[in-house]
Amino acid sequence: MPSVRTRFAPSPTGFLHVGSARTALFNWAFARRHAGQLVLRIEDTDRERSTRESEAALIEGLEWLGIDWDEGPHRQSERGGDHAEAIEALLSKGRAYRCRCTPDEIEERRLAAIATGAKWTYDGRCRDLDLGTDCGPHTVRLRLPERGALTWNDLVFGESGQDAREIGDKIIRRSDGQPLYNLAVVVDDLAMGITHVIRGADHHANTPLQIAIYRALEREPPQFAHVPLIVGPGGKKLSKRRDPVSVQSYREEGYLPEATCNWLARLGWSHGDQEVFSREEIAALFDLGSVHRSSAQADPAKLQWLNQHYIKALPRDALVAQLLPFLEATAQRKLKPTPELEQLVDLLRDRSKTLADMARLARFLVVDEIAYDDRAARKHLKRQIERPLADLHDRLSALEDWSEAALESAFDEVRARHDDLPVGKLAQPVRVAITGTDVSPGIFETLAVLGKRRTVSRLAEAIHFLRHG
RNA sequence: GCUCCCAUCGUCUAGCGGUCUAGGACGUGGCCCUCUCAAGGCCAAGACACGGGUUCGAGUCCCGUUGGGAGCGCCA
Repeated sequence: MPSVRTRFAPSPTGFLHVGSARTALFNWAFARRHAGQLVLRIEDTDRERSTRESEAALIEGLEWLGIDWDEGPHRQSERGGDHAEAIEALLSKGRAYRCRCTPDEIEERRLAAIATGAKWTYDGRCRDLDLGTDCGPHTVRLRLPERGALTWNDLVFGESGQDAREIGDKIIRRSDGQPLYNLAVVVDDLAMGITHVIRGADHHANTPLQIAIYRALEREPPQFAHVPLIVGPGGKKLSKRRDPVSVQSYREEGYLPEATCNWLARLGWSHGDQEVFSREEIAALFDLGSVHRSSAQADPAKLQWLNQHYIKALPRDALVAQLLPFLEATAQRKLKPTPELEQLVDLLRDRSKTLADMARLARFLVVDEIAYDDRAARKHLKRQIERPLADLHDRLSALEDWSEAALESAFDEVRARHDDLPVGKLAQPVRVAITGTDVSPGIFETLAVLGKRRTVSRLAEAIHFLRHG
């Protein structure tokens, strides 16, 4: 068995959360870095909330990010036998005991304890009753030592731990016979030979109990590394309503997986001053020692910058392929790559933070009818431009050579005939006429891409618009 | 409330007792370029939360305060 086995163990109760995605990325990178393996385990023991749909979404998210795993997906729900066996073993060795206290009784005693100022841990009422299977509805609790440090050396947080007495005897099996999370993870991590548990810092406080379970099972705990949480604006917890929390939402907004990975990797981890990391570099350079201990705020602006960086670097074919779905959505029809589209995409790289941006800017090329943006039309399609525009229309209709250079000289001629009209004064109205907006790549490049037929007809439409509104 | 954790520019971070008049990146502002928008180039503003120690010397070590976070489930 390889010396390193990590695991990613999400619960399938929604989409792939950015925090989970980063945990997955770190597990993946750590495994790859050490020539180890990554195991995928779906923690679906909460039957109420787990669905196959979200399991599929989880997997789709991982695949999109380019995070591959070596084993699984295992499902925790299919491992009930192991869990039950472990609990029986603990019971028979006296490391666990049956407890028939009901939730109501416990709540009552808890409140009473807190009222006197004491702090509450389970009071051990059933601890030494030696209850058998015939004791009626009951849970099973782990018998913790009276005291004793439950410590570990966290690969991110350093020496960590808590005393057993702070925790109290915790339930490891529900009265319906189902094992609890903390028991199940330990049994599964053991069964799967996990050597390094890399997970969100929200589990840091669970770890002492898990250490206690490992000891009760008389097994060595793995190494633990807790990675800080990703938080939203103002350092507040990410909110589903306010913040984009799923990687799917980033995908839908037109972020590239490379950019998303890079962004996630730099949230809580760094490698000197380096900002740009390919997936391969992440896998080659990732180390837990450089993971920060404080939580990180997700900064969308930095993701945008990274995304544009990767858009600029992506080979043309790949970029067109990635763009197509976004373009089809905005054009409302099926599309195929064309030489014109490929040219335009190259012109748009420097102007797009996301694929959605790029689709918006490329729309004029793939739709038959453009609509004028109100503000742009009011500003640039004014009465006094009618004559120069009409002149340009006629000049371009007669143009044989539809090259950027030829277009530029045509513009120059027309401008000269109209009191040396400045380039911008002509370019902006033309831009609105052919794209509907006052934003596009250079005007000659744009016209060259659009082609003669459509340029001429859109100019005619603009002139009509100027004359008749 | 209790337990635990964290704390460098607005944000992500470098820093692992002297090399720090604290470095980089994003973002922001200005200038250049310019037919629009970008991209690009140049420049700038911007941080060691606070208070005590330890030390010849502290962003770096210790303690407290403040501020944030996590956990305290028959959820995962």
